[in-house]
This record gives sequence, C-alpha cells and structure tokens, in this order.
Amino acid sequence: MTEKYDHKDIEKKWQDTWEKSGMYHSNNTSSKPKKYVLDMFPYPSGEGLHVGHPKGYIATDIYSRMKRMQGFNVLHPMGWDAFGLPAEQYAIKNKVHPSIAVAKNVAHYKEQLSDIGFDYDWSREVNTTDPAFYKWTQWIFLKMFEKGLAYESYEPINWCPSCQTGLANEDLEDGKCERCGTVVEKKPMRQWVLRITKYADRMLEDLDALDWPVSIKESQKNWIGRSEGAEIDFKVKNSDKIITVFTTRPDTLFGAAYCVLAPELVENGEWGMENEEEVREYLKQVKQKTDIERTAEGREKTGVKLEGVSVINPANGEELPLYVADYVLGGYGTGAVMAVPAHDERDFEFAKKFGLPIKYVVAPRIIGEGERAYRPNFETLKRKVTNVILENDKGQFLLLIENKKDFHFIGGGIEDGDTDIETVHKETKEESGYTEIEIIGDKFNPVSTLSFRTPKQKNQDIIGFFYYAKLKSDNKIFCEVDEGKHEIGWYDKDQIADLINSRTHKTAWLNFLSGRNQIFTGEGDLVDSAQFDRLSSEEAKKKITDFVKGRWVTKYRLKDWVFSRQRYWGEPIPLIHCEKCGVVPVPEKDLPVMLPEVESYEPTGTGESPLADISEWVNTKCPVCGGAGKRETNTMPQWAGSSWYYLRYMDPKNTASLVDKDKEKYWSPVDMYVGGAEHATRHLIYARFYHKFLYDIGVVNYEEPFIRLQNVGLIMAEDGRKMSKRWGNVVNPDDIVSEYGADTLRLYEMFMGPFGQAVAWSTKSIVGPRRFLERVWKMRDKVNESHDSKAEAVLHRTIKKVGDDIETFGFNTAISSLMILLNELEKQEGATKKDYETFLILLAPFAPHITEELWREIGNKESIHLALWPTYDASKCVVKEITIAIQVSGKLRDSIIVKADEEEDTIKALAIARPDIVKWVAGKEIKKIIVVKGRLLNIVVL
RNA sequence: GCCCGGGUGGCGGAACUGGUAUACGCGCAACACUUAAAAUGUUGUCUGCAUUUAGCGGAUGUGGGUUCGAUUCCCACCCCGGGCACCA
Repeated sequence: MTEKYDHKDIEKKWQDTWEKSGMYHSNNTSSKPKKYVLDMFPYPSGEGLHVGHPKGYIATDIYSRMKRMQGFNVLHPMGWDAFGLPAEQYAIKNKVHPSIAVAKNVAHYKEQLSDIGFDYDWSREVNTTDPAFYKWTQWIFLKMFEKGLAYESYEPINWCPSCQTGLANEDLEDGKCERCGTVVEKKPMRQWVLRITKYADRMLEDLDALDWPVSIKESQKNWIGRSEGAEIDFKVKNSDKIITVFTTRPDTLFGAAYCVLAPELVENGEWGMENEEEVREYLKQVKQKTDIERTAEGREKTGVKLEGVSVINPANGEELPLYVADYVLGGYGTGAVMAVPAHDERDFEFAKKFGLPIKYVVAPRIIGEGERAYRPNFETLKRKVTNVILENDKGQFLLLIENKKDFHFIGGGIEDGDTDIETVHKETKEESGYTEIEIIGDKFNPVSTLSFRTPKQKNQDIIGFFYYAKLKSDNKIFCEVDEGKHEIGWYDKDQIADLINSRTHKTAWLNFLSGRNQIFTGEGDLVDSAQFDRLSSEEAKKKITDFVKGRWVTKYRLKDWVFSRQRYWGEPIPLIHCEKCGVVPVPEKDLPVMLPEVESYEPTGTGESPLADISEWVNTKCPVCGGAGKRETNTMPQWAGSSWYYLRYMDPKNTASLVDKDKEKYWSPVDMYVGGAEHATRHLIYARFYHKFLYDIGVVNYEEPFIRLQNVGLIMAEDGRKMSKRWGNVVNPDDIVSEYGADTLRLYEMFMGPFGQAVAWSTKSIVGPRRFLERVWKMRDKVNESHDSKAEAVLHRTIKKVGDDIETFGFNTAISSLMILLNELEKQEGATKKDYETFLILLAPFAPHITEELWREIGNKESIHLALWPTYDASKCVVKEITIAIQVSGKLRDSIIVKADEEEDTIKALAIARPDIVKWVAGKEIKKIIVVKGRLLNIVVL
C-alpha cells in the first residue's frame, strides 16, 4: 500500500469481483425483512447517458447499500423501457430495425451504468420489448377488456400531425405534442380507451396515505381535478326536452340569467331554433379553431342565441334565453351550464357583451369585530336595509351624521318585506328631506353584516342593498334632520372613505367607486332568493338542489386514457375483429401477439398503423366462430409497459403468471421509488391506475404500488440550461469516471445540493470530493492499533447523522458530516483501526470502490458491503465540555466552556461573574435569566 | 386567476422542536514547500464603522407583528420555480 490512489485500477477490479461473487443477487425467500428500492427505469436512447441520468441511481444505490448493511433483504433491480416513438424514430433515421437499435442502446447504457459501480441485481433485468415481458402487458389489457375497462370509441381525439398518431390528454403540453411541440388537431377516429376515470376517486383519496413529495401529490390532485356540485334540470319551454346543467354553485340559481350549451351538444341535438343557419355557421367556426386559439389570450367570449328557444329556471319559473358558446366545454360536466353573471367571471363577460341582466343573489358577509362582535346572549334583529348613495350636481355625496361622529349613507330598514324603488324615495325623504332624485341603474352589490350595536344593545343581522341616485333639485320637506335626529353633509369623493365608520357602507362605497357592477365570486349569504334568503351559500347549495330536485354529484377533470397509437413500435393490442362476433379477445394461450417483422415500419399517414399493411399478420381466424378475423392493428402507448414493470422484477422469468403470488406478497409494495418529477401526471398516474386494477382482480395484495417516492432534481449544464446535444453542453459520465473515478462522481453528485433540487453541474467543484477521497486514502497510513479513541463523540454523532440523512435522502449533509469526521481524525494525528473501519463503512454506500480497497488492505476478508452497519450510542454523542453562549437581553456578549453536566446555578453564577457580562449588566436590574440547556443563557436586563 | 414549493456570503449550500446564522465544499488571498509551476499543507475569507488589540453596529427577498430571543411562528407585499386553468 501507500501508493497513490489510482481509481482506475481499483474500480474495475472490484466491479469484476462483485459481479463474479453474485453478492448483489436478492433471494426471494429470507427471514430478513425486505426492502424494495426502485429506480424509474430508463428509456435507452441513442445518445447514451449524461451525468444527470445517474443521479437518481446513485441515490438508490446508496440507500440500498445501507439497507443491506442494516440487515435487510434488498431488491434493487434495473431494466429498460424501450417501446415507443423515440426508439422508432431513431430506427427510421438510422435505417436499422428498432429491435436492433434497442439492443445496441441497452448494451451501451448497461456498460455506462456498470462503470459507476451500482449494486443492481442484473439477474432480474427486464425489457418491455421482450415478448416474454409484453405477453403480460397484453394480458393486463385483456383483463381490462374483460372487465369493461377498455372500450372502443370514435370520439375526436388529439392527433399529432408530425408524429402521426393519436395522443392521450397526458401527452399534451399547452395544446402541443409533448414530444415534438407540434400543435395537435382534433381528429375523430376509431380508438381504444381505458376507463381510468372509474378510478379517479380512489386515486385521489389514497394519495393522502402516501409518503410522496407534496408537489407531486398536488399535481395529481390538480390533474384528477375533483369538484362537487349539482346537476339541475331546466325544462325547455314548449317542448319535452330537458337540459341538465352542472354547477358547483346551486346557491346562485336565483341569479341565473341564461343557459349555455357546448357546441357539441347543439351539433348532436335537435333544438328547433329559428336561426338554424346562423348557429350552424357558428359551429363551423368553432370547429376550425384549435384549443390553443380557443383559449388564447384575450379570448373574448363568442356565442349565438338559439332564437325562439327558452328554458325555465326550476327555482322561480323564470323564462331564460338559451345560447351556444364555446366557452362551455362538451367534455366536462354535462356540457351545459346555467349562467349567473353576477357571480361568475365568464358569465359576467358574456352577459356584458350580449346585454344580459346581472342579478345579485349572494352578498359577502361582514362580521363585526371587537366592540361590534356578535354576542350570543343578546337579541338579534334581522333587517333588510335600503341605502342610497346620493350625489349632487357638484359631484359631492350625501352623508348622514349621528352624534357628530357616526357617518353613513341614507338608509332605512324594513323588518320584513323587500327593498324597492319606492323605499329609496321614501328613505331619502325621511332622512334628508330631498324630494326629487333620479335613481341611476339597478341596485348593486348587496352586503350582509352581522354585528353588535352598542346603543341598541342588540345584535343586527343586516342585508344592505345599495342604490345610486342623483339629486335633481334642492326641493326639501320637513324631515328627521329638522327634528334634530341627525345632521347631513355633502362631501367630496375622496373624503368619503375616511369618514364612513360602518364596514358595510365602506365596502359598498368601494364597490361603487370601482364601477358599481362588481362580480362577487365568493360565498356569502343569499339575497333575493325567495325562501332561501339569508341562508349561507353552504346551506343553500343543498337546500336549493333539493328544492329543484337536483342531484348532488362529483365530477372529475381527468379524462379516460386514449390508449391506441397508430405506430409500429409498441405492443399489439390483442384483439380480433370478426364480422360475425364483433371484437373478440385473443385467447390467453395465444399470447403474446408478437409484433411482426415488417418491411417498412414508417407511419402510413392514413391514421392506420403500419401493421395494417401486413395482410398475412392481419388476417387470422376468429377464435370464437373460426371464421375470418382481422387483427387489431393499433399498438399500445409507451406507458403500457412502465405501468406495471416493477412487479415483474419480483419474478422476472415466470411463464405461468405475471408474478407469483408468494413472491409478490413478500416484495410488494415498493418501499422507495426514485425518479423525476416530470412523471407526476403520467407514469405515476398510469401505474397507480394499473396497480389498483390488478389489486381488484387479485393479482397484487396491496392497493398502492409505491409507498415512498423521492424526486431527483435535474442536473443542469454549467451554463444553467438543460443538458442537451442541441446546446452542446452535455457532460458525459464516462469522461468524469475516467478522469476522477466513479467514487468521486458519486460523491460529487450527492454533495452538490439537496437531492430533490435542480443544480448546475460544475466540473470545477468536483475536486472537492476528489480531495476528500485522497485524504481518506492517506489516512490509512495513520491508522494505529490503539483502543483509545480520541474522536468518540464526533464518531458517534456521525454514525447517527449519516444513517438519518441517508434515510431522508439528505445526502449532501451526510457527506458533509463525513468530511467533518475526517477533519477531526486528521486533527488527532491518526485514528484507531476500529474508528477508521467505522468511518469506511459509513462512507461505503457513497464510495463503494475505494472503501472496499482500504477495508481489505487493513485486513478484512469479506466485502465491506456485507459488513454490519454501525450503531451509535446516544450517551457517547455528548462531548464532555460544552460551550454555553451568554446573551444579555438577546444579544450575544460572551461564551463560557463548562462541563456537560454542570449545574444550572453554577453556570448562572459563572456567567454573571464574567467581566464582559459585568460590564453589560452594570447599573441595570436583572429581570430574569433564561437558560437553554446545553446551549445558551440569556440575561434579561431592564 | 387558483393551488403548491422556494428566496441565506462571490458560488453550491448548512442550521435540532423558536436558542451562538453563514457548518461542509468551491472560489479567492497570503504564507510554507519548489529554480518555477502544478499538487499538497497552513492561515484567513458575510458586511459597515473603528482598528495595534479589544470593540460596536447591520444583514437570512421587503415591510410590520408575537417573543427574553425569529432564517424558523403570524400578517401584508415583491420575486423565482412547478401544477391547473373559459373545468361552470
């Protein structure tokens, strides 16, 4: 030993030794507890790996190595996700068959991975394009077909004109193809769809119990998009037709101004409107727009009234016009809505454009505070108050003044009954004496207030209505002002807000200023809603729904999964079309339906898969009647294999079943799953759906596939952009491994920053971890045989820290604590053999090669990776002497070193006696002394 | 617009449950070794004022609040990242 640290020599040597020994192969039977640690398997592209790819694999490697040393039976497998467009496009470009390209890419990937020294059990390797594997991908599809979860549909779907295939909703990004960025078109075509929506509620509910990053859970929640509301029937006048709308706000039903149908509903129905032609023209225009255009910036509302057709509001019998407009989507809810302009932004915009009435039926609720807080033991007076904001020709506004301090607008209550124009005139006369006013517009935004009024010693539950009026003349009559009940005054616009005391009036004033008709989309108290007045929105939702015999329902944003692709490189969908028997599943015994060899696997452009051209493959017998049948020529999407591959690792060679029940029961579920956050709303949704289905048919014993999930943060290029061939900023791990060694690469990637966060690569900074390993290497020469450890406390703290940090994926801090330990050992001019061994074990998961070499060098016969993970002794973590900080009134002034178990009083006495402290305390009274055990002392002085 | 997550030195970042902010690493500077450079080692490195030393003040996006004490808790706002979005 003592030669230089030569990583090239060491790393190759140990990789070969480990491989030969089979020490990373996992047993399916063991008395040990299991730990299933999984990476999202890669898609082997032609480019090979860049340094960003292995980051997640390094993490699972560290985690699985520690778990193995802690006595777990570990499953840590790897495989290949190789069906799909990228492989096919690569093959077309390079003029090789996709299967050959895949084999080549896999070999390259595997070699690159091997150089980094992972502990994968390669005997369990899977490949989604292997017929022995995709047999089971097809089998799952058949089971779904059998259970009615796979169905044929002719609805228009997203079509990518560049990739020449239909896409699922999940494959879009801002209305563009996620792969190539082309704007997708709506295209009606025959397709296979999986009924994933049936699992929407379960997928949402079970999310809570998962130990996943909040951001991923949040994404899934948004994606599934649950909303609760009511389905309400509107009768079409003079017809037996019924329009069912979906609304989350049935409490606003009395404010409905019109109803809207989505274009699809109008197109597929007979509505008998008088302006048939105009409507057809509108539908035609709508069809030409892509989703992007339809929702583009500005997106002014468009629509056409169905002339001569009207519907009846079931709550009050009011007759409402009916429109068709593309702001209502056919694919959500019932495709029809009731529009309440006063309480919905979109309806408001539409109503303004088409001159439809705006009627307020929900008032925001203001609750009194402090003095004015509601008092439960006092009487509550319910009133409706009509208020008038009166303006004179000088642009001033009239306020009433009570007791010289209470300013408010004209207003008077009615115990029972309704507010109307007459009341406005009456109240104005009574309170101000003015007799000639002009009311401008309708009443606007009402406000509901619950507060306590001290003068009356009563609670008031008030609904305030506000009118705007202009003074026409100065004519006055004898009124309350003259009786001395209050005074009045005219004030300028900018004075009003400061003068008004009442929050209700202030709110109304602000509404008035910002243009009287402000929409209010929040919840509050009902007004102008007949017997439902004063109910809270929450209560009214249920009551009004019941009243109009509506149904309370749950809707989801999630759409069923468009599952067929018109491309070659995918699993054939195992169905046969027979003229006599219809769609018939391929019998299980005939699986897999092999993907045939083909001359040209380029897309046909006709919307048919290239498989359709292979007549000898397409033409087959119907398994039911024996007559002529044709095979389904669509293939499955790339996501099919990855939706269940993790189960196959448990039992990769099984020919009789997807996975053996006992093995599944032993290994399931995945304890730790690591991969990129970009899979939040695709792979992780699909896999959870598949898993729940497999649970329902008894293939798996646990409802969720992945209990714990950790996201890898991207490694960006040094220029801060994504690493890509396009930018020419790719760093190849092979180069780093060859120059600095795999151990350094591993250490560096884990040390860069928090694991889940994106960080920019810096080849400059990689020397840090390399220097650290050099020092670890040199430390071997300073190892002594003594039993007297000088670094006991640091050592035990490090054992705790490294173990805890690996558990929580805090690798950067784990490494930092190992660096601190090494610094300490160097300061001690050497380490005992025992301490050094412990240090090596702690480092082994991170840097498996160098630690193995040193471990053997100092006399160990068995691999360090089979050694026992050290345990720490909490009592030994404590140092004998500790530093106590001394603060005076929260400011740090001094510190003292005391014995760890020193009495509190002694510490106090010592602290007060310190010259620096005496200086700060002098002439002041010590109010109290706060002691934080083992940390600090705060002397509070006055 | 709604919902999440986050803002700390020149840089990546650390900080227990409210308790000495800036650990660890990079970079930089000085010194040692060297003919020299690299490598290595030692020391220093938030900032302002003061400066022989000691010292005093300020700083965790901004402004307030709670507290003996706030990066940590509360309120308002600004900025960055992500998800959803004409979803009724």
